[in-house]
Amino acid sequence: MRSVEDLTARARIRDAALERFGADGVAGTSVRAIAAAAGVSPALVLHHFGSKAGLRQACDEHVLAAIRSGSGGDGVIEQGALAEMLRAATPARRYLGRALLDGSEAASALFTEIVDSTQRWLADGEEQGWVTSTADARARAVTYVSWLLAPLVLSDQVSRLLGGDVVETETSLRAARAGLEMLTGGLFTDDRWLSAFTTIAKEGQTR
Amino acid sequence: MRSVEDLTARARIRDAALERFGADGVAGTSVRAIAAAAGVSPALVLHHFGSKAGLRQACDEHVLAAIRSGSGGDGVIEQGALAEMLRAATPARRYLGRALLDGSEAASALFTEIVDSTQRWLADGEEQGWVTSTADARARAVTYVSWLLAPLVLSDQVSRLLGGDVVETETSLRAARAGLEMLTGGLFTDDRWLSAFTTIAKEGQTR
DNA sequence: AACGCGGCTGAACGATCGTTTAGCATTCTG
DNA sequence: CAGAATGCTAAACGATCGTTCAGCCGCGTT
Repeated sequence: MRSVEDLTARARIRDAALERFGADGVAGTSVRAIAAAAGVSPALVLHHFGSKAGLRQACDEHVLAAIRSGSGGDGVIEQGALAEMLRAATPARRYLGRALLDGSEAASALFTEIVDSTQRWLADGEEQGWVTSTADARARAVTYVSWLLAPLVLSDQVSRLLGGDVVETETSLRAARAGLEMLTGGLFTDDRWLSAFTTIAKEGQTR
Repeated sequence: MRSVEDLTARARIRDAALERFGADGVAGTSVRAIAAAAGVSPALVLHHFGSKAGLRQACDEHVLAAIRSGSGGDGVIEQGALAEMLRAATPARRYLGRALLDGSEAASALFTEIVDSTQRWLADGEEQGWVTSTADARARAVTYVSWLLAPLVLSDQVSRLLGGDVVETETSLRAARAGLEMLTGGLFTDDRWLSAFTTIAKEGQTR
């Protein structure tokens, strides 16, 4: 009785909220604007979700469920998530980006989940030899996930410089390919920057 | 008469606005809250900056000027910007992240500027042999800058998983080092993911 | 001493915010 | 067919928003 009729006004309100929240932020979006976008009265929004915070929470859970459904149940969210996120609807992208920046509870849980899954995935690769070794596996996993999510959070900037008007998958594919190239072959041919960084870091440590 | 006395109430208001805007977003921050944080009356805020939008613009210009001053005038903002941003004050980080996500005019100009500078920098490296070659230089520059900015925008999430409570430079250094390792030696030892991606991209093209 | 002027404030304006309440239709239940 | 329940709305509530306005205070000038 709940998931079957998902084309109702309640779902329309949620979708409209997702788009408006993503575009203008939660604080910058009024309940009246969401109601107008969904074609209902402002009172109905509160009737279905209790409050604006309740609506926001419903959006969180909806986006998370959509992303999690991309992975096969328990384990590797990684590979499926990559493709799923790149393919995800634009409103959900911006909403997710804003949620990650705001540090909402649900978004933080998702971030942790992705990092943990990625760290296991990289550890497996390290054992099997198709991933280089590192001294700080946690930092690598966190940084890798940050990089994975970066074009998603900064999608407006990326698509503006890369695709012109199009916010379509083709632009995302260009960025993803460029990223994979850097991860596969490396970007720098020698360790001049890495050693330079090590020097700077040591200086900062003594200071 | 303007830059000398930069410890005045006007500067305090701007700094308070930077912090509040970064923490709660522009729409989520009231002029009264900024005034209270700066220890002045709400009317003074409008007296100095004309309107809330004027205050926001002043924050944009201030952050941009602070970042641009990190580079040596014209050319390579890149190398200086990396160190400068990692060392930048936390309030400015979050403000910049939000501005990039909101796609504000000033932040978009900065992003373009960094990408252009980075692309030239990578092209030089490619000529001199310390950067690998690529078929899509623009996409690589955009992706590289996105990666550079990612821990900055997602600093809350990164520091939460990496440093615990500390949002200090040490955490940023761990992430930066992990990133440099991946860029120097590569992450994957073979091209299994790159070739897999190429296959997927072709499938998507025909579909 | 009188004056002008910029930094600054308290009080108030209209608008808009999230939320509540009362009530209208429609449908299901007995 | 009476009646409870559901989906939904119009109208209004108090609070808070950005902004305006009249005027106070301190200081340099004439």
